[in-house]
Amino acid sequence: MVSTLKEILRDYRREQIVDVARRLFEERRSTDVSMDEIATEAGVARSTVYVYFSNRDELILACLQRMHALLNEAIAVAWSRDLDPVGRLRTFIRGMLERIDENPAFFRLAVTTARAAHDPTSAIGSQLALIGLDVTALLVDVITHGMETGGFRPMDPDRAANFIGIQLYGSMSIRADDPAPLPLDATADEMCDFLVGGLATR
Amino acid sequence: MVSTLKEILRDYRREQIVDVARRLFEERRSTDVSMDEIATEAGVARSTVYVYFSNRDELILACLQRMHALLNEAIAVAWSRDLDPVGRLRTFIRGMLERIDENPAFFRLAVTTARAAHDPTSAIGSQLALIGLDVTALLVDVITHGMETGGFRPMDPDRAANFIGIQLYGSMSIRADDPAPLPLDATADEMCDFLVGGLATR
DNA sequence: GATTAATCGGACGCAGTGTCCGATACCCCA
DNA sequence: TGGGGTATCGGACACTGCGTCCGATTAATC
Repeated sequence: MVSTLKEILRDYRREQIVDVARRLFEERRSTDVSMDEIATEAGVARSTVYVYFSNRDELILACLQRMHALLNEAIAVAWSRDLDPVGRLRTFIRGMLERIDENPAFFRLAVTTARAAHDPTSAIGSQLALIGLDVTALLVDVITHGMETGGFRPMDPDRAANFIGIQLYGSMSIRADDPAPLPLDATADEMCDFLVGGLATR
Repeated sequence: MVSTLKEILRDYRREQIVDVARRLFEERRSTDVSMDEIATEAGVARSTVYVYFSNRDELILACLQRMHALLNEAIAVAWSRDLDPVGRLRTFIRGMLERIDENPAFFRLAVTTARAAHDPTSAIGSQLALIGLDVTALLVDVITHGMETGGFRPMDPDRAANFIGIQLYGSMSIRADDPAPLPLDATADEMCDFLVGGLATR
């Protein structure tokens, strides 16, 4: 299986470059990490990078896919331990925020790139849409569960998930740009509080 | 007052270019509107643009300031006609979304640029912060009023305003990228509903 | 030791930004 | 009517980054 061995080698190389790229994106506050720098930092020639990634977008896509995998992992770990719907929601929110705190600059890059290359045929756009779908699906699960157990009022779970997803998106966008964000737990608690309790007198 | 006349002329020219830039940013889905294009479309030489704006960021800043003015205007018009706190909140949210619908591409540009030039000394960052402050101040007013009249439960108005601001930010970001957004009123109603009512059983 | 594949490194074209400067057209005033 | 000041033009320039290409070099394999 020569071809398989070659593929493994190829994947390994790709991973190597993606790791460096992720690190650089993390260190640097702005998107101006050039392909030159990534190559140099990875210890390869710039032209070699283009052997493994046809262009900058594809490299960013690979970084995104890696983040997606890590995100799923992190959330799966903390999933369904707490059976209280509000607790589940809080755990979920906290998990998302935590991931941002781990690598805010990369998240900024993802959002920026997504915005720049919004083309629906763009692979980056699709990848981000996939992540969004994952998040929404999990939220729908939490909400449906909450409605069944009576903690949440009757509503369209999809719309509610959309609403929460937007709050998460906004919060993450802002947090990723915040040099000194509020503590993780306090933020998650507060958000959960407002989401569940609403503004109105109870 | 020769100098004043000169300044008026200068302002007029600047406005002329800003108008063209705003229009181009509106028409084009991505940020790739070059200084060349803006100049050509405005019927001036590229070098002339640089007479009135020292660089691209300053031009974008001028566009932002114009948007800020329009935003204030639009919101002031619809302000305090409706005395019901929930109605005020809804009016406010609707006003913000409406402005996005009028010029989604420009909002995308603003966010993208803000992200790229996040430098705190950056004039663009400061301008966006100013807009954010305006929004927050108005929200604090709505919330405080709601708490006084008993419609809203007791809470920290600043934190609540922050929460709503994040929801708005997320919603506007996504809406600005959405080629076929949901109707304005339905979106505003739904957001208001979730914000006020919360998820929990009442 | 020869073949093959991966890598290097540098040159190239392209596009965009921002700078600079000489040429030109225009307006106002003498 | 002519001259001086000013705005504008337009194009050349340097610089940066992306993506392509290709010959040279290294290294692994048979």
